[in-house]
Amino acid sequence: MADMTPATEGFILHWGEMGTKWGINRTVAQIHALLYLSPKALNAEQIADTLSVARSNVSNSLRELQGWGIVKVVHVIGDRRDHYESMKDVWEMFQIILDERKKREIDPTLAILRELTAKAKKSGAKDAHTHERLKDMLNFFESMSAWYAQIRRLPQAAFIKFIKMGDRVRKLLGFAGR
Amino acid sequence: MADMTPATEGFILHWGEMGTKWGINRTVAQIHALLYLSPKALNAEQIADTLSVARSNVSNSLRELQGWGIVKVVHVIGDRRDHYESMKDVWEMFQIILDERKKREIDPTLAILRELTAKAKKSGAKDAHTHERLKDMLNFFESMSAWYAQIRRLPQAAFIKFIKMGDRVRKLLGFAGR
DNA sequence: TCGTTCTTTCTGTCATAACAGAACATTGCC
DNA sequence: GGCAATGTTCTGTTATGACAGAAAGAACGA
Repeated sequence: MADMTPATEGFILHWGEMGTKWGINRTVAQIHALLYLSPKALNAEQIADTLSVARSNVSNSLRELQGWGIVKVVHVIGDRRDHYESMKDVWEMFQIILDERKKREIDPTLAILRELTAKAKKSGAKDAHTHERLKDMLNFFESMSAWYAQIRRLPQAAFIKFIKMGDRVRKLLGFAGR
Repeated sequence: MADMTPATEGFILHWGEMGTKWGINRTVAQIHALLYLSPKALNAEQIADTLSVARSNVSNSLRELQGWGIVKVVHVIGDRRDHYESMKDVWEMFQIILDERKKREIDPTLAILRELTAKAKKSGAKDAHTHERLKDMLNFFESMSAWYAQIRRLPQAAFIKFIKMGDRVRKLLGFAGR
């Protein structure tokens, strides 16, 4: 890794590790980290050089990041090459990641849980316990999903304010839950 | 996979896939799914037979699940063998999983972000932009972490009620955020 | 249109982690 | 203590996905 301050390098390495623990390719996460920290858009070659990975690896990883919607191509006048930059707003970025993971993983899970719960119900006594368990699981996912849809619709400022309210959240909920 | 209804088998397979997407070993997730659905505690051999995996694989996976705190050993009278059962309360289960992932992954990230943010600040102008970005990221993680600590302290019933409030959440927040 | 630059896709290699089977260790009974 | 049953650890194999490098494909300028 050439040309990086210790802070930059440290973040890129840790972000890469974090990625692997959450099912995201290390290089993908590292590129994202690099672009997030970079004050200006970078081209693929710069990325490959900085992280010491193959050009092809960068190409595929960038496609992945674009698929997530957190990195986009920009153009620099007088330069044919594609340049890439990451979204900088952290709150928006994580909202997008959550949206995407919900769409890719939670929604299909919901669909399958509905299907299997119905199936277990139909098959009667021998699946009675299974049905019960699946129903609980389905109920959980549906509740969480609906809740997320609610807070997701809040304007970002309101959401941030809500998160940052701190202790008042509990009082509020103590009141509202009654 | 012997001796399973389609609903059971479907859930186990899907849960295994879900696991891999979230950085959890497929077999570990499958065993968890099996135990979650099972009306009674199972011994290691039953698990190995049902899922067609090696006994050693089951042993290691069970250790992992016990490490997460969502599976525990129980004993059946007149039977020397260890039997295993999963926690059945879905809400509690996910709370535990979130706690654990926070402890293992988010807290270390926070520590590193603090360290790197400080380092970037000290190194002055050449890291000014990096410092800015790291500070944003740190701020996000700290806010989320504090928020989680708040809702985490709620009694479970209140939490569930809150999640299930549905549309009222937004009105509440509209009011509270002002 | 040809050559240059840049990007993507394809193919084979490599690293990692999952896994099976065997060896080993422990437990409890006779 | 010895033996059967159970559980864990170790070792080598296998499967998977990450990756490099080469080849192919576009885009563009001359």
